[in-house]
Amino acid sequence: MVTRQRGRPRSFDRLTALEQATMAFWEHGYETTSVADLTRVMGISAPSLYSAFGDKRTLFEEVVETYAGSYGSYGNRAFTEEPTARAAIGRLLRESAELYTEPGHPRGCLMISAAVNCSTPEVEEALRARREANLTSFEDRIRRGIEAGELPPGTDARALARFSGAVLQGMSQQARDGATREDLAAVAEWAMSSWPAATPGQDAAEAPERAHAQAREKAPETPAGRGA
Amino acid sequence: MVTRQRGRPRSFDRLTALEQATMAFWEHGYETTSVADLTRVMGISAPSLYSAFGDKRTLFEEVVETYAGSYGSYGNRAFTEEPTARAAIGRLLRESAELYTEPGHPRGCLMISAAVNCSTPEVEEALRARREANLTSFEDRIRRGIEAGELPPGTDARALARFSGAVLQGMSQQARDGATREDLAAVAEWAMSSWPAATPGQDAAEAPERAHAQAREKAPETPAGRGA
DNA sequence: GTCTTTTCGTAACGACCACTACACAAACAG
DNA sequence: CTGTTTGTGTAGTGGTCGTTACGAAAAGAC
Repeated sequence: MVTRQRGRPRSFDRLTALEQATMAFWEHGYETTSVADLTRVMGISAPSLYSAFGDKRTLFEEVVETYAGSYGSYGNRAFTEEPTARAAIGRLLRESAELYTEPGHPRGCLMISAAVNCSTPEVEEALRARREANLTSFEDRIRRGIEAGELPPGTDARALARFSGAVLQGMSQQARDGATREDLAAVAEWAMSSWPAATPGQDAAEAPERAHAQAREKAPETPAGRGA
Repeated sequence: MVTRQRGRPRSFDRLTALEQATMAFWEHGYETTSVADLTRVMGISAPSLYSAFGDKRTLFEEVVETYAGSYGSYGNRAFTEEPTARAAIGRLLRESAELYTEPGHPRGCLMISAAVNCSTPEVEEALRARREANLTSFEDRIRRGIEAGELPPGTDARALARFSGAVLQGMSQQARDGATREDLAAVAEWAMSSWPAATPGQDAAEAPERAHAQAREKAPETPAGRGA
């Protein structure tokens, strides 16, 4: 049943406009993207923007939410689909190297770079909280890996999670600084090479040897389609 | 011979004001720190600021320059004083963990975080160029280390430099996100643990084993006779 | 058709931005 | 003292910020 609206219909596609706002925020950050910039790239006037999305901050929050569910969803996918902590974080880093340099959208990660310098503390804190949550999920995954015997019992889950998060954030800024996809892939491999050796029998496909020279081909891990 | 100036003497100390401006830019970034913020923390009026430092952008450039020569000088010190590439970058990362969390000034690194979101491309590019130069000096140091036999011949200097730079930048943002000194020290150790094993005879004290659990004490590296 | 509802574009709002004109104050030169 | 030079505080400049009042336009309801 198609229930049409009562008044004048909207002259633009809301999701398309949201995607265009995402690109602008992704490229220039929250503070640096003005409402005038937004109305230009979205192709609509300021009153239309405010009536469809609330104010600038609310629009940004919606952008972050949809970003997390589309561009940022590969992380959760890696965590649910990969059998081990090492495979999950390894895949996350390798796929980040691709996403961060993928043509068709700005470089790096919106949640990492869009509110670094921000005079609205709530916005800065919101992204910080998301990063913190990601770090906690890293740590939980690693801890479960230790309990499952994938990783040595003495492994410091908090430190390894923090290390992985730092590498991820470093990769994002490196991408924005001009690093190539191969550069980032090599960074990911180097980071993974410092993980404790896998317990024999677990995690067999993942490198027991180190890969110091070049970025390897994508490891033949579980077949996982990687979308948007 | 004290040559006094001709006109009315300045009522504030220029270096002190510069340091206060440094703190403001360090904490909030270039764009987010307004001239009104600056005049407030520097304790002077806008015309005094403009007459003493030029415009906001020129002041920021002077801030970055003096920052690089004071807070940022430990990097060059590590590179000139340490005998090996591994020791130099290891010391850089370990000292960064301290500086980034040191009380008395903002967290993280000004050159990494102060112009991430910036609507003045020249400012953003200026810091990017400094980061790029640091990366190049990493790479040169590592390449010389390979030539000197400290590191395996097949080592990818560019990739290892990029990895080190990414970890450094990740540590800076982690510091701003609330990581403790111990957290960052562990990140540094983890990063160093992925370096290729030292060639026997060179760099003997540096971990041939890995240090997965906790941040180690600063390693007592060999004073091996190898001039920087 | 008229009424109601919703969106549209124009054109503004006050607040803040980086920056400066101007007159006064404080030093030295003579 | 007078004249010159330089810094200071007040009070502004034009411009952009995020946001909105307002009336015309476009749809369904009747």
